[in-house]
Amino acid sequence: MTAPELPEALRPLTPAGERLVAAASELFYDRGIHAVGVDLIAEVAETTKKTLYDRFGSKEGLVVLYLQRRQHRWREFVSRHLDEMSVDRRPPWGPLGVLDALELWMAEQSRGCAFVNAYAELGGSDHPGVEVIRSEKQWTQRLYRRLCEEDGLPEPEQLAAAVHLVHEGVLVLATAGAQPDAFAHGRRTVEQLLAAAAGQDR
Amino acid sequence: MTAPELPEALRPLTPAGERLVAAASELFYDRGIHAVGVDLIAEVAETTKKTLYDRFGSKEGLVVLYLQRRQHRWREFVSRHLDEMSVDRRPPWGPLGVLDALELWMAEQSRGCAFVNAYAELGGSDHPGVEVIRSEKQWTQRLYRRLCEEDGLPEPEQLAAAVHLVHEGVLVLATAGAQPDAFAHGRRTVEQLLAAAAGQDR
DNA sequence: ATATAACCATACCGGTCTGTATACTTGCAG
DNA sequence: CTGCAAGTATACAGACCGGTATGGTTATAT
Repeated sequence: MTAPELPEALRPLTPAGERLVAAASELFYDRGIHAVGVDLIAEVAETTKKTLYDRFGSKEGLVVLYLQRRQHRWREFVSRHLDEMSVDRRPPWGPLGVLDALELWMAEQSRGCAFVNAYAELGGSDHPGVEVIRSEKQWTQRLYRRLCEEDGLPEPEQLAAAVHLVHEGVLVLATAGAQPDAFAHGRRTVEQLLAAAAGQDR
Repeated sequence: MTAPELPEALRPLTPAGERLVAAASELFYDRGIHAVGVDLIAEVAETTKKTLYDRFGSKEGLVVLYLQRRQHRWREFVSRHLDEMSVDRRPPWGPLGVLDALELWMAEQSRGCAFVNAYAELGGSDHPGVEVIRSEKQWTQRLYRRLCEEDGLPEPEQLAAAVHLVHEGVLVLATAGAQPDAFAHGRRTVEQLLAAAAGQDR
């Protein structure tokens, strides 16, 4: 359901098109979607509104592409992080690797989860971006389930759901809650959940 | 820090003023802050923009009042719920009562956490509403800590942080993630965390 | 050679945004 | 009686919104 739509979103764009998505991505993430106008996007991208509408048809189309590309970047980031960790400094359980990746990912981004933020603005409408947001959360939860299964943990479905709840909570409290120790609390909590699950299996 | 600002926010307003905050609260929550204009607010409140600016000075002032009043409503709601539960059908631990209250609270509100949503729109600016958002998260965390202490659970600070992470995760995944079973997963997870903490103490 | 894609520059459209100005009505308290 | 707070109605200002129109330039590919 979610897979076939990403390749289309990742097709190479023209140079000006790439500058536009880059500018829009940064502006949307930092200031919000409704707060950023197409005139500003074109100006920051050093091109014109004409080119923006030639490439993307509407602001809505640009928003969808922003979300799709960000989703792809997150998937690549966490996948690469998990692969690199498989050699050295591997945490005792796979799901912890995702949480470590999340902390690294958020170190450069101070506005929290782009999908949660986008949902705050689009959730009450029928904007096509809502579907992308929903699929991002599904993907992350499936990733946790896969990692729980690979570690041979019991009830991987339930465990993945629990870990994912903590994951999202960390994002919220580290940003909107202004609690920088949310990552430490989250890791500790997930360690405890995983240890309890692994222990109960013995 | 957070306490002295609420009484000011709860001072009684003129009839037209009350209609304005009521209309603004519903519109801001359902559609987002930037997406709702002052003209619409005045129209829904069956008054005029003139009255809006006479009462609140600016849209920003109305936004702050919206957040402060919603914070107060949430505090009242959860406090009353905890009190009512103290007689019958009390869950095994206090923190679970907050989670139950959250589920009831969210049953009528489909747009998730108003403070997380507001932060998505205001977080990148110096809007005075950001302070209210931050204080709401602090209050909820302190509530969890108090309840953990009252139940005599070990390491109440750490435990409250963990439960609060799950709490916020539930809100996110039940709305942006479109996972209606997030409440069930969250309750299960919190039960597990509390049981583990209580058990380790023996 | 010529068609086409990509791009730039600029002006414009109708509508909406926050906020202000003007002028009038109502009810109440000194 | 008078002053004042509260409210209504309406018009306006200046900026910005998403989106379109016109016209010209450059590079490349057939």
